[in-house]
Amino acid sequence: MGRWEPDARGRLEEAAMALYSLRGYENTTVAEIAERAGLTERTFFRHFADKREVLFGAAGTFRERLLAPVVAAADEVAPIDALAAGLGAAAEMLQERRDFSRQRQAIIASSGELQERELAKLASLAGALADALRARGIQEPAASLAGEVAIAVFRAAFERWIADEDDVDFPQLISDSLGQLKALAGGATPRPKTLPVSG
Amino acid sequence: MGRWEPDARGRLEEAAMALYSLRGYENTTVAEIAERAGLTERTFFRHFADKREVLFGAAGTFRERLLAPVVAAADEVAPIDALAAGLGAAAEMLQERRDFSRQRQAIIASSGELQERELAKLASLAGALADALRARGIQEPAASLAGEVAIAVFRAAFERWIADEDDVDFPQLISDSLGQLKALAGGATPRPKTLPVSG
DNA sequence: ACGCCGATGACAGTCGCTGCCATCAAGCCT
DNA sequence: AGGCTTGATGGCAGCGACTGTCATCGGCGT
Repeated sequence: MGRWEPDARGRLEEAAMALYSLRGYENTTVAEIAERAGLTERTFFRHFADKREVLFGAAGTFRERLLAPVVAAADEVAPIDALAAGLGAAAEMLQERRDFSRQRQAIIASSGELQERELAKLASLAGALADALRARGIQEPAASLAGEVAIAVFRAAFERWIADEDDVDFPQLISDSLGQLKALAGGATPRPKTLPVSG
Repeated sequence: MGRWEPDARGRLEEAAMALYSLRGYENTTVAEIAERAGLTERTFFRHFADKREVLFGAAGTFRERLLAPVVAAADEVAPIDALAAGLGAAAEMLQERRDFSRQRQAIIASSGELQERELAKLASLAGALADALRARGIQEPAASLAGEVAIAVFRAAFERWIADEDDVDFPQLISDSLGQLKALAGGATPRPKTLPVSG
């Protein structure tokens, strides 16, 4: 595998997390990350497309956990319940690494570039959820809308989970957010094409 | 104002749109944009924070149009109807510049960097909507969730509007998307804490 | 022992982006 | 008219992210 020590990729991820936390993302150069990992800058870019991507190594596993329940759900299960199952599974996965998730989120929150990348990753997940729903017979644009709404539900629950002092149950927060979604969408009046909004 | 010709900012925006369309975003350098606008690279970065931002000059106006109806809505109006009014106003604004919107969206769709920036802009709008809802008494995390759901509704309608051959009514598409949202969230069963997803 | 191959190092180069200072144009004051 | 101030611009040097290219090293099979 590697020329000397094994798991070059993992060492780069660890070095990046440590340096981003210590000096901040923008004050850390790729060369410094590589040096800390015992590698060169050029090798960093062979393992990660750019300076941001090193924080998203677990995105693949997360995606699988999120999608599996949606794909596996029986046909009779309502779309929102299939999505809820996926969100719950994803939440359980993160709950096993709460400290890691918090540190990672603190880093991302400190940099606009990283927030943009995270939004892109979440949008990609929304698209994958939409694909899974289409496979279940849901048409566009309902499938895409549902995928994005599911991600919005996840984000709302995730923020509470990260912010909460106590070790609250993440899947339960997902369930709460879903309840709020239903309150929002369900308690409304039929919509005229143009609403009287002022005067 | 300017040293020679007026509206340096506008000239840079036009030059960027033209070059991004002609050779693609990644094959266009900032120096080329500046040269086409009769300016220098250094001046480009005085008007725009980075190479992406030059495509988002109208974001401020769009934000105002989106937010105004939400802020101005009477207290009795349900949150989702206030959001619907804002989305409708924003849609009307874009409908007046359909060709421009299409060209701009084609550019954004061609570059991952630009898609990330657009997602960040949309997320910022979702946050602003959440702020407006909080001013109306909606608590967190319902306000943030509602803001993001509203943006998801907008995106679903926007994609249809851009893709459609005919000149369909954008505000009507917004209304359709809202209907799909209600179908998604309203037609669900109560949620058990753990769902049977497999086996 | 030899050769193959994937991973790494080394180097040069482009481009996005910033700091610093000089320069120019226009308005204002005397 | 002449000089001063102010805001926008040009020019230049430099850093850091990222890429292409080639040499090199280590492990592996034969």
